[in-house]
Amino acid sequence: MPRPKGKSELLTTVELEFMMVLWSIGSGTVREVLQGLGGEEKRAYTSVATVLKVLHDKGYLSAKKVNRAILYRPTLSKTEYEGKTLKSLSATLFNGTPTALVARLVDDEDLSEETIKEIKDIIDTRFGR
Amino acid sequence: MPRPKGKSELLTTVELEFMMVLWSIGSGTVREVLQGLGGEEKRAYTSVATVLKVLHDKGYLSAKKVNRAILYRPTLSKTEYEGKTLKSLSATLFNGTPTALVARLVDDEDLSEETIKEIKDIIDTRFGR
DNA sequence: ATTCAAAAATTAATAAAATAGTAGCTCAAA
DNA sequence: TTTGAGCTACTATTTTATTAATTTTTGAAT
Repeated sequence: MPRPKGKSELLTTVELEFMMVLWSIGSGTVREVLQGLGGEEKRAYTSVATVLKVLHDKGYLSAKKVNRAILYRPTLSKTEYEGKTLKSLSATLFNGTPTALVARLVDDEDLSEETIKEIKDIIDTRFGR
Repeated sequence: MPRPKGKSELLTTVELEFMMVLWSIGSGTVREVLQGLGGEEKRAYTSVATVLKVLHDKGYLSAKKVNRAILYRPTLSKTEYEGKTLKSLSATLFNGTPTALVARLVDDEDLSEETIKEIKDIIDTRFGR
């Protein structure tokens, strides 16, 4: 398929999975990321190496040689990526209006009283009342 | 076109694009959806037919024969899909906590005063104050 | 009944995402 | 200085997504 170039360039499922590990450990080599993936999926070492290389090519990771290995480090924080994702989602599904997104969120999840209060507090704290 | 395997997660980019049309027009045949896509992409008739068939196989569309054509209709409302998407996003990126999602949203988008008020109102309306 | 156009069904081609095998480099230890 | 463990680079394969051509079916008009 023609790759969606010029678009927001979000991560694929597997890329995101790997980035989660790196966001968690700060930086890591292929082996360390492989370790961090938690025995479930049992990928081959080279599979991990390939994806990390792709992420580096895409600019999501910086690469620094440490001894023989390459140490990868995110160039984008998880927080920044979260924002990027939300903006993209807002644009595609919610007509670019965060309001609609919030409305949907509080409707669908069955939120506890605590959660509701937390959300209220966030809004109030950010923008005063 | 390889049919998707059992686990029907979220919609792909193109599938979503097509569903948007159907959510907009309520229901439609292949030709009507093709029309609704707005001259931009200029897909072939059969491309549209294939994707709609896939969406039907995935259960996102019901199909009813009308004259010679098949009339497709969403089995899931856009609203419901929005909720599904948010839940998925919340799970993968925000550790399942809507709070974190809202926090990120109000931080990243630069919201107008109006928008902020709207969001506040939504929270207050839904859960009293 | 025959023809024909419009539609569905089938099949195929192309592309991207995901996984991993193979080759070859490099450095430390024997 | 040879060896081999550990690594990257390169290549290959498989699966999924996207697009579309080809074939078959259908039903209405002639």
